[in-house]
Amino acid sequence: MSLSTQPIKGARDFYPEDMRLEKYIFAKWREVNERFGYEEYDAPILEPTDLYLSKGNEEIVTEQTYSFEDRGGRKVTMRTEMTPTVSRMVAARRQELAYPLRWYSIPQCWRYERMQRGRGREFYQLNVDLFGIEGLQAEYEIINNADAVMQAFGAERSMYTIKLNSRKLVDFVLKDWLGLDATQAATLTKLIDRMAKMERGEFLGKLEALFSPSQREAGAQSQLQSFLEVSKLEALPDELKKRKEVAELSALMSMLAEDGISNLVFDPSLMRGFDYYTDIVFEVFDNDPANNRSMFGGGRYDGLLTLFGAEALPVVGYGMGDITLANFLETHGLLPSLDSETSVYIVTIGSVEREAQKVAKQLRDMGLDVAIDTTGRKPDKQIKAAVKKGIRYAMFVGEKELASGQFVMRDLQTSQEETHGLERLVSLVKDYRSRP
RNA sequence: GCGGAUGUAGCUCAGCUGGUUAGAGCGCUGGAUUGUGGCUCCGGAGGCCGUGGGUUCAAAUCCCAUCAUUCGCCCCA
Repeated sequence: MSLSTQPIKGARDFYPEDMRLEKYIFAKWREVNERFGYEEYDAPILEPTDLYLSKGNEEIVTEQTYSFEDRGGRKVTMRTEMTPTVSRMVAARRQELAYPLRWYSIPQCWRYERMQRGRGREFYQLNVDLFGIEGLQAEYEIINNADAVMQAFGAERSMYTIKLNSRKLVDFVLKDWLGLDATQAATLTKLIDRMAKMERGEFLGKLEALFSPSQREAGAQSQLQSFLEVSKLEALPDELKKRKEVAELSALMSMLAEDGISNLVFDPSLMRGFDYYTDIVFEVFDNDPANNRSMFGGGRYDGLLTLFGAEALPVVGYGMGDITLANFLETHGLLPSLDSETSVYIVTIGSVEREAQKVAKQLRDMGLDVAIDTTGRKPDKQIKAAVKKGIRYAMFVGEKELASGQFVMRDLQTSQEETHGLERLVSLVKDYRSRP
């Protein structure tokens, strides 16, 4: 019985050509965040299991995480998201950090999920957080950042929609406006979250069952529907329109619109699960019918630091997964074709290995990434290997070239050949490399 | 956890209702061509037909089980 060559279920191997895409994605993430003045951090992939147990979500931890006991008897869990970790880190140094904090990270996260399209058990997630700003400027900046990331990958605004909602507004609607108790509100939140996925009749039936007779009599159901059906803030019922949350959403939307972010909509059914979000939430949707779903999102979660005995700190953040992003790029034809990290492949002709190594060294000293073929195969085999590796240039080194100091360099994508001295060739390759 | 689909060469798959030594395309490899890839031609390697059991004179093919892959449901921090 031989060993399986498969990676463990739900996890990916990154062969060099896969890794090139991954590096491309990470590079864009870093580039945009650093342009916004964000600093990168990281932390251990293992956290104490307690960190995820805080909010009574024991089922999630026992059934949907990689958790185990280490040799010292400590219960540990592989991180499933970065938010608890970054909250822990900020809480630990809360007194000495220079606020506001603009932090980002690209952690690998693990969730023990059932497999389906776009969802594995391991993924990388860009995590962006802005700590210490109470007002809308934080939401403005974070959504701008998320939009800029999409733009950096070449996405057009017609390809995705940014949906906005306010948890505070929803809370008010459910508890005060409709008069639901906490249990009803929680159930209804989940129901609304799944609304888009079910038949309208089914949704209405479940809605009906949820209300008490007196609430039904008071017209709670039609009230709720009049809220959920709204797609513009101006269309909200008058009692809601005068709420502060609505004014904030409206102000935020016009600030973002001024920056050209035209693909914003208010969506009262947007819930983002039932987690730590406390105020404005947003979610980015793929507009392509073939892939029409939520890609990523975020929002304000002001309360998390209190878990560590620290005072609450205002935070707005978002997380974006590499797999969903890659799906988006693929759906919209935005995947770049990426060359190898190696620029030049030296094809040796005849027994010139020693001399060719010296040429390679010179090229490397001049700053090129160079691989050399010393297999002694015929040139056509060597060229094929270079093409297969995705290397852009093949440089021929044989007796003739060594004697003259003039080397033939072939562009393997265009089949153009040029013959020059080493320095000239180096600048040719560098010119190509520095193109955007 | 529930339901569907699929497991045959490195990859994509064919192999009808059981019948000799299991096939194709692509890829790999050698040559035509010991100094130049993609085109062409010729050769070669590579398979416990996912695994275990059953039915049968005979199983890649039929039955059962099991494992794996995959899609959907539930869930999704």
